[in-house]
Amino acid sequence: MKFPVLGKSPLFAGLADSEIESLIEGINYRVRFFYAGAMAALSGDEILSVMIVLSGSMRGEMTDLAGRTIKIEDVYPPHALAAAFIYGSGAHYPVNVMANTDSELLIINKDDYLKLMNADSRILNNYLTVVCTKALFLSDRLRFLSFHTIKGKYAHYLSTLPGAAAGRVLIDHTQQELSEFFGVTRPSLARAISEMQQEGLISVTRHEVRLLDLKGLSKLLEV
Amino acid sequence: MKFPVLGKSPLFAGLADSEIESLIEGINYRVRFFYAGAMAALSGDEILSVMIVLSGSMRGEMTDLAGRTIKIEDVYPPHALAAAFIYGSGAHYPVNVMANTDSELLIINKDDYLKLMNADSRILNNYLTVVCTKALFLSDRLRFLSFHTIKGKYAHYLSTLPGAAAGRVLIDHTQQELSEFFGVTRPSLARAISEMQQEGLISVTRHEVRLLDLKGLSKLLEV
DNA sequence: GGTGTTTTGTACCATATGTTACAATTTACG
DNA sequence: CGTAAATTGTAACATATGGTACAAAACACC
Repeated sequence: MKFPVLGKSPLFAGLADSEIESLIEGINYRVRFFYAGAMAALSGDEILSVMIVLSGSMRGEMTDLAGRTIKIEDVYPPHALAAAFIYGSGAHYPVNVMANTDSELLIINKDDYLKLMNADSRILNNYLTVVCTKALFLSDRLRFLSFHTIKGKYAHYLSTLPGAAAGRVLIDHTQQELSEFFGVTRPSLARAISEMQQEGLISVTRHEVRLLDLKGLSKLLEV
Repeated sequence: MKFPVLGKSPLFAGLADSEIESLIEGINYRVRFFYAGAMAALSGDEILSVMIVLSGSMRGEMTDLAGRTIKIEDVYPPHALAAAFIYGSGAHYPVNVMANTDSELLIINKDDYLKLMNADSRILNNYLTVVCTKALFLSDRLRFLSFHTIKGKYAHYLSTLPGAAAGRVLIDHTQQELSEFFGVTRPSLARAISEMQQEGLISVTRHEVRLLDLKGLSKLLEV
């Protein structure tokens, strides 16, 4: 097996190493090496290929108006860069892609990857799963941020947990983790929770939250 | 042609009506009629099929803790319901789906739609385009909302317009439209713009904004 | 059980934004 | 040009959240 890491890639899930190898060998591909700091793609470049990180790690970063860079995310093996965007209409890289450390990328032309999907329905299924799951994740996150207030976010969060309908949910995250997930500061979240208790909406014990006033909680979800 | 509206669907772009018809006739499908107010799917239901709105219109709505409903979006012909989520891992409807008016849905089983994609690469391409474009849109929106301050959002918005690098961009949206896009109130946006002028960051004329201090603007994009 | 560490509660003040209202300006259209 | 409508600028105040700091409580580990 030339690229053992691919066996763990969600894009090749369910395929034996030998199958992956023969599929890959049937199409055009190339492996490129990037020294730490080298750019693999520039923001705005057209996306022409699937790029899978084989070793090292890549970083997506934006350049702002003054030319400074802001890191967006890291991509580690065996994941692909911008996988969910590749076939978008006029797909362009939304960020600069740069090697964190010395890294290798497996590069497959978009059209060749399409051939792979046509050749093996598992590859097609895998890719569809990856991109749809990403869309679901983004959509969830977006709906979440659409609640303006911390109380609204917390109420919505509680409502997504199992047991919410029964009025009793278990939380196994710290306030610190939740506040980061909500994009707010930890003391502000603590204050919001505290006020919601005083208002009789919930009662919080160690790891359990009881939803006392479902009607009142649902008011927080408006707008 | 049994379903003329499909010719306009992004899922069948590039195919002649006759081709669409013969493809559809080659698989299992059904058309279901929904009276106004009827539910086509419940939030949490597993997504088993592609559902394309042929006539009428459907509404996605959430149910909150107190059982009240919040409208999320409308879907009109010839668009599909939750198209970008269908093949997600453990895909479930994120919302209740209900008919606004008397409506017809073309329902194609997920697996049959997969067969279509395998049978015709244009169908595959179309679907990939739809779902990737959706992911791109969601990702953009999310990045946008990640700027906490109005000034940050406005600076980022300006930076995405053509001409930003040259320091001069044209705006053809009203403050009202922008404020809705940003998720803030109109007076707050006006105040932010006004302050940014006083701070010497930008100068605004009728439809033109000049970026005077790129370094200062980029500071607003931090965090 | 004791002790150091993590987590949570709370307070104070600064700041950003919302809310409401109205005036000023620009645009659309007769 | 003139008038109504739309858009923008601005103000005063209320509120939500951030930032910082520290104490109380819970937890982990010996």
